[in-house]
Formats: sequence, C-alpha cells, structure tokens
Amino acid sequence: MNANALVAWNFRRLRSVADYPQEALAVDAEIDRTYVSRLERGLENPSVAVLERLARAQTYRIFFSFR
Amino acid sequence: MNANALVAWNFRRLRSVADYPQEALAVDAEIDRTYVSRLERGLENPSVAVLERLARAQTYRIFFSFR
DNA sequence: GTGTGACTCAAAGTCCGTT
DNA sequence: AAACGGACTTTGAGTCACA
Repeated sequence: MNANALVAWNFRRLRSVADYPQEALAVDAEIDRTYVSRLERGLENPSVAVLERLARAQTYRIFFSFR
Repeated sequence: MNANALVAWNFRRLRSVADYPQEALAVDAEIDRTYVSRLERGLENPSVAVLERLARAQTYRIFFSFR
C-alpha cells in the first residue's frame, strides 16, 4: 500500500461521509475541481500545501455541518 | 502555523533524536541530500511520495536501532 | 456532479560544487 | 555533517473543453 493511494482513499471517504460534493470542496479549498477528481482516484502526487488546503476545507465542513 | 513548517520541524526533530545524519537519510530514502536540507528548513513544499520515502527510512532507522 | 485528455508553466526534485 | 549556490531536468499545479 502506498501513501498516495491511502491519502486518496481517505479524502474521498471523508468527503462523501460529510456529504460534500467535489465541486464544493474544490471551491472552498481553492483547487480546481478536476484536480480534486484526479487526486481522489490516486492519479496525483499532491504536495503538503495542497493537502493542507483540502484538509482545512474538510475540517470546516465537518465542524459546521448539522448531522 | 502552516503544514510545511510543521512537517519540516517534525522531520528534523525525529531524525536528530534517532541520531540519523541527513546524508544517510537521503541515501536510504533515495532523495538528494541538498533537498533534505532545504526540506528540513521549511524551504520546500514536498509531495506525498517524498514524505513517504523519508518516513519509511525514518521508520526502519528507529526499528533497527539499538538505543 | 464527476471523469478524462491535452495542455502550459512554475515548482519539485537532482546534480554538481564550495563553504 | 550540514548549509548554500547555480544550473539543470522532471513533475506537480492549475486550466479548459468535452463527455
């Protein structure tokens, strides 16, 4: 198991349980929608800066969600 | 506090407590030694693949160390 | 709402040396 | 043993049109 596949899998998993569309996440994280798509399928090798923006967006989403 | 600064700080911290020279880590992780130097000083924005190689090398070093 | 291919270009990452 | 420099090659980041 490699790190990028794990990161990809966890990002998708956490995004979908939060009922958070790729497109909305992309906007919040200020990352292109198509890049998020490829990242979640393990086709990219993202940098720490990218992970940070996505993780922060995910965190806000979870904290300010209802259910 | 940003993610790259944290990653940099932790990599250096863990490497030095393991008594693990940059050059040896660089060889084990198959990463250029000058890059490891810049990374630990927070001057780089490394990819997941690089983090993985460094982290694996660190892990082996810790597991197969004496003290 | 997401996946894909093709693209540009700034940045990641390498390799040489010197301090 | 680690920082620093420059020149270099490769890849990630970011965009777009289309399915």
